[in-house]
Amino acid sequence: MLYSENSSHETIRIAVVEDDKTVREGLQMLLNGSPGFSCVATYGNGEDAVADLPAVLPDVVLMDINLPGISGIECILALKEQKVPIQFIMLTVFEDSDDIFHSLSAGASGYLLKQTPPVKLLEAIQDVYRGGSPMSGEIARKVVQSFQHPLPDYAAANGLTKREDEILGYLVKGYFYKEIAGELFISVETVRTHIRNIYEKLQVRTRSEAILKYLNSR
Amino acid sequence: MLYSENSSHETIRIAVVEDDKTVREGLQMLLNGSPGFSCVATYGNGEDAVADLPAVLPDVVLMDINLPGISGIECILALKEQKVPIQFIMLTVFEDSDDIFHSLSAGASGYLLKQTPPVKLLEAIQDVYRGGSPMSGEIARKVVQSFQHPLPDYAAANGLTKREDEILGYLVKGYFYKEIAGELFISVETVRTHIRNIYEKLQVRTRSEAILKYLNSR
DNA sequence: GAATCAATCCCCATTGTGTGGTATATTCAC
DNA sequence: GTGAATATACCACACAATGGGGATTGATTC
Repeated sequence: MLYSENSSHETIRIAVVEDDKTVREGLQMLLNGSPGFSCVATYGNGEDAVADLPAVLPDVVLMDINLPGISGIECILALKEQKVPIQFIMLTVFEDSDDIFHSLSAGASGYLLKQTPPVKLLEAIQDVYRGGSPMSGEIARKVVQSFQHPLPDYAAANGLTKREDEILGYLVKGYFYKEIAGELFISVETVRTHIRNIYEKLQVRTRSEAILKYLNSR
Repeated sequence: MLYSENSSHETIRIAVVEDDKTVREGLQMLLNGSPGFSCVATYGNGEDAVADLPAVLPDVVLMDINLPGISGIECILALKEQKVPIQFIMLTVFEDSDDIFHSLSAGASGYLLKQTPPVKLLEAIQDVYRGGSPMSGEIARKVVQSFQHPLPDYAAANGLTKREDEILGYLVKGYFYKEIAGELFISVETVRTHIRNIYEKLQVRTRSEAILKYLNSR
């Protein structure tokens, strides 16, 4: 992994999609003024970008999320749909969780706040160009946290007792009543009673619903 | 967001868990030789770390994954279990996808390769200390890609026909055979036949197994 | 000590599910 | 056109799952 060297051999071709004229032109100047970077196109809205980018085919696109008309996210979806081989870095003022995850799901490779210093921005572009995924620190933490199941204590949240929670575990794994009874050394009847109470508390009527409800909560 | 300034006011207390003595002592020297950083403990295995860290309570732990005895990941799980307020940065030679996701799920905040240059390592520690989540470029990309549902075409992957895939959809949502039949304007018997074939192809014997298999594949 | 709750067990009845076998019409490929 | 795959449909059996009722024990709370 190499840092801070792009220098001579290759110039990264970049396009900017940003509705604020000042910001857009500021980025353009920054890029064209930095060796190894070239701003090959700028767009003030998503529609123009979607129409034009497949022909321009830059290496990296700096994409604002909040655009008049279609959003930056929809913009990416439209271009990915056409399998245009472009990398996207989202540039936005807010670190809204939904925006972050929607952007990444849509296919963005990086996610930075607009307040990112110019040097870091250039580094990020190189990073993406080389196959990385630059993110502001807080953004990265949100992304990482999405892997850390908060484990909201499903049992407590639904008023399940320990035994019920235990049985729910087996239920979700697909065990037959018989098998659960065998595992816990209790009668099938007892298992049935517990499950009845579980369903009552979870407001479901079948095992399938219970499984879905359980899995969707984590 | 601030960069490259930790200087005087606060010293970050760090512990190192690493079985290779050379690497361990190298890190210790690096940390103690850098202003703003202090290596308060080192461990050659996970067991010692788990036993001792709750008392030492460093701000950040640099954790190797491959340790003799319990792994670095299990180590984190054990400490998180006790709700010890420590941030973890994984340090490893391999960028194995499973390791990455298991580490992050376990509660690691950062993930770096051992080949990361010292300066970047120190930056990463500061980043974690401030609430960020530093990752090597390739690692970040893997994490980001995990949001980009490849949608491996479940039907094709298992040799399901269009109709079977359609029915599997309802099955997984918890619809009764009756309801599926109603939705598709076919008889319940036909639904049953399809489901029999689906189970055969998916190598499952119950609806629960089918749901789990289906959900786990995306 | 009465009330409450968790955990245990039982009966009855109905519906849902899984598996066995079989069959027909259509379509698509060779 | 023969054969394979697909979608459709039926019968029958056995077991699993769900819903209604009720009951006992032990621990905890008030």
